[in-house]
Amino acid sequence: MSAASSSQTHPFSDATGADVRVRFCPSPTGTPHVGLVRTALFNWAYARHTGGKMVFRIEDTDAARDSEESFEQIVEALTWLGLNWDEGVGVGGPHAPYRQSERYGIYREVIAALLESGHVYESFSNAEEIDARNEAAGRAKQLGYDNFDRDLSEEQKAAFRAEGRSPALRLRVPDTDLSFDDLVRGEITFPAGSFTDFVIVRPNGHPLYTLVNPVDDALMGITHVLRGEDLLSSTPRQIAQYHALIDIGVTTFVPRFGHLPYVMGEGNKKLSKRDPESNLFHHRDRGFIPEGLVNYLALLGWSLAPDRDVFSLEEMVAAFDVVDVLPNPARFDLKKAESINGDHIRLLDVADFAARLVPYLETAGIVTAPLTSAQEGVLAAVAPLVQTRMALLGEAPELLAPFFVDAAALEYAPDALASLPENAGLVLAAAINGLEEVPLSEWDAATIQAALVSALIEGLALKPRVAYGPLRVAVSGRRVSPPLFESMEILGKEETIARLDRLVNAR
RNA sequence: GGCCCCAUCGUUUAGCGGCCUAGGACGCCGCCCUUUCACGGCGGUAGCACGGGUUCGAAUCCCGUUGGGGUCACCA
Repeated sequence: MSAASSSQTHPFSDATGADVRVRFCPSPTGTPHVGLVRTALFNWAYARHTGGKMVFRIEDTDAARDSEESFEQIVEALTWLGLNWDEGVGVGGPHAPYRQSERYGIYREVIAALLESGHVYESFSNAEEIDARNEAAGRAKQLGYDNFDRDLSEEQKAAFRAEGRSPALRLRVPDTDLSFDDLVRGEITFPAGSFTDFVIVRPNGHPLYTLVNPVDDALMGITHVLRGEDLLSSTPRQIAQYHALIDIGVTTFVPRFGHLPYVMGEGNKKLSKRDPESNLFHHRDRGFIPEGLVNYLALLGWSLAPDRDVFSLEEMVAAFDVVDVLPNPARFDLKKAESINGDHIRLLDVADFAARLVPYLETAGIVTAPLTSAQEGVLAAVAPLVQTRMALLGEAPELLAPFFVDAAALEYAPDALASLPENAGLVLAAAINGLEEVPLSEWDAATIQAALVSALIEGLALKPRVAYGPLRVAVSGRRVSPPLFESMEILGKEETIARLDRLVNAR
């Protein structure tokens, strides 16, 4: 077969700069996984860095597993993180349609040409027969298909058909070593015989991933395939497929490949879809902001500079190159992710920060759907006090709840109550007396502090930590809260004293 | 089992032959700031898997060992 022997001569893409074309082509099964999103991010960053194009394609050729809901979630995830695309689903482009379920007509033509040119042949072997042959020959079952049907005669095929069997279609792979220069790993060679002829079309005519993925990459002019390491071992077969496609004129080059490292979970296993930490939306629900999460995801196999972990998407784009991606697996470290998220939260403009808190407060039932103007006011006042106290926006309800209820409805945390000393009643009473004397017109943090210092620290000769502890519990119901005097200022004189009163009476 | 990939502090990452008695970050532990908790600041803890080479010189290059991971579907 001339097709097989000519396989070493086809060129790999040498596209650079604006000629770069990358793609993100998820299969819409399940909820978006952080590893999947990291792959999208690296593709996106490479396209933006080079000035090339990002293509977004949907590989929905498995009707049994694909869902529209999953597709919508993927789009939502990319949109939330700010990863846009130049061609593809939703935006269209010269290679539309971009959903493979709408491209079966195209595949049919390619399949016909592949069959016609002899790159593909009919295979009647089923799994049981392949196993049986391997066993009979003393070969390990894992060796898989033995290229048995390569040279079936017309009579043999007719005999199979007479039995009522339909053939799958297999690609004839070259009997030579196959090498490629991986963008993140360097030269990789698969010895001849380590990959066998593989099925590209089912007996019922349905094309499989092994065909449609390279066909669409070829048709869409993809120059750089950046994907997960789990696809590394299928690369030689994919390259073989490319050689066939070049031979029948579908394209003229083989793309460059770059295999991104795994994202690991706890232990030494791949972060599984079952693991909640793998779910992108789980992190959003907990209060990751896109800036923080995308920053952390970028660190999974890549780094901006020796001494900087916190950066923006723009900075990443300016610096990103796939060849700098590390080949070794990265672990998804929640602690570090949260720390980086906290850094980004602190970087937010206060008003922006306050606005982002709202959905979390609403979900927790702390504020009403459209904020009342009173709630707006309280939120604006409290936001600056809590911005340095959070790594996750999901911490907001706990921290802010005390500001959105009145004295009677305030709930005390058990550990806060337990922390109250014997003389708490005395301290609270003295505080009330001191605060009563602060005129309403001078009710601000500084004046409140002065009054309390006078009443407690000087008046009762108490240490600050024992003096203010009970007040904190009375005002917030917690042992930990935003700064005490500022909290009192925001609550107002009447409410503050009502809270102190309530705790005195509660004892 | 065949084939492929990977190997620097607990984790992640800098390092691409001499600048390394190995740097940053997260975590952890102290101290400072401070009304609590944070934030911030300062300091500390801890690592080149092992064995051979190559070289004047190796974390950096080569080989092997060990360990880990992946893949061997008519899924993607």
